[in-house]
Amino acid sequence: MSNPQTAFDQEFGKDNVASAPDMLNAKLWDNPCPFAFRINYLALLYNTPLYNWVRETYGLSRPEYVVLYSLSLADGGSARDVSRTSGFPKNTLSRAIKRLELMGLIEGRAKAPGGGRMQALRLSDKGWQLIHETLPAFEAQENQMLKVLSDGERQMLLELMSKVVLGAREWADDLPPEPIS
Amino acid sequence: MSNPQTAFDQEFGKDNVASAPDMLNAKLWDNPCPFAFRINYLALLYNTPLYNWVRETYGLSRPEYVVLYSLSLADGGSARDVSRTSGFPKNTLSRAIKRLELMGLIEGRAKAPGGGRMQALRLSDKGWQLIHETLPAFEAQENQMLKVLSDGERQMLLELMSKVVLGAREWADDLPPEPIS
DNA sequence: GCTTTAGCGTTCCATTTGGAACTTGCTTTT
DNA sequence: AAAAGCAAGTTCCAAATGGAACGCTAAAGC
Repeated sequence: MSNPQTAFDQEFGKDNVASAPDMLNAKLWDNPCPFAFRINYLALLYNTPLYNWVRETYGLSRPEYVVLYSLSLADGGSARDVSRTSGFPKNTLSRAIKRLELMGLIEGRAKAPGGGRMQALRLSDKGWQLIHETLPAFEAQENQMLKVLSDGERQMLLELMSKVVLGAREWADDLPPEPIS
Repeated sequence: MSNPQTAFDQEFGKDNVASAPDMLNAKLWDNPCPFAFRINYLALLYNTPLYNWVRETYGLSRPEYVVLYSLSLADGGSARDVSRTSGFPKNTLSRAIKRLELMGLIEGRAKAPGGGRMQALRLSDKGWQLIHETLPAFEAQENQMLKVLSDGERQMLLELMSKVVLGAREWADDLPPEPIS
């Protein structure tokens, strides 16, 4: 997390140095897809430091940690569930789960009651401990990110984004966006 | 996310057929980082179909298309600019730019007026044409995504997210490689 | 009961990725 | 003006990634 970053004092006060902010401003204010950009940019700003920290501190890759996090919210979930809610392909998750099992962070697998070949995954005590150790950093990052908003604004923002997510059922599943003319 | 540390028995023998929606619901409504999840989930839903389509149709990878898109908004920008505003590491972009140049989608590089070794990148006519061909799909996807919101809600959402992005200077200390300034 | 179907998880393997080290050229310092 | 410093871009290479094909279990169809 801590990283002695090079001084950026030099960047300002110079003639035409500010070329990066120019592109940033263009993407913010002159973008035909302003919402998509904000989404992606914030995801970047949020994820990068956290997952770097997790990797450095615990030696866990992002898909690996995502599995743990997912199970902490829905214990007994399957690899497919994690895939559907996180976007990682199932073979990547298969590898991640194998390694987590090897590390003793999730328990031996049990057949899920549901159907097919589905496996119910569960965090081990060690897994829970790791989650409890790491979650505060994620919460802190989220709070930091929303700090500029008032309580009312935060609630409004969350409400609107929930609406968009729920509305996604309409268009999410099958969307090869071909009809463009 | 708190308790069910050793709840083995409780969940078994139940019929949790709809296990994927369960995890989705947990991530939506029982998540200590609800905003972060929505951001990531929407980014996923937005990006995946679009970049798959671009790859299949034009044979361009995501970083490659991102370079084109970035230049369409800030022509004459440098690889570093794209890196800072998109999160891709500079070597990945170096490769992407090399290939785009080879494909004739961006023009030969010119020294940027500013400083250092910076190179000003520009779209070629062919590059512009590709952008004009593809942009509508991106806009359509964004509109589709925001369709559930009223005009007022859309504006409010954008305003709030802008606020969060602008506030990011405070906490986005060390991003990919460098500060955003 | 037997066969087919569905879909979850795994393996294979070519491709992509990104951290680290390096090169290069401008800028600052002495 | 030579030396040092800094930052953009490139190269190298080990590791991660994900599409494709497969195996396997359980339910559905006959």
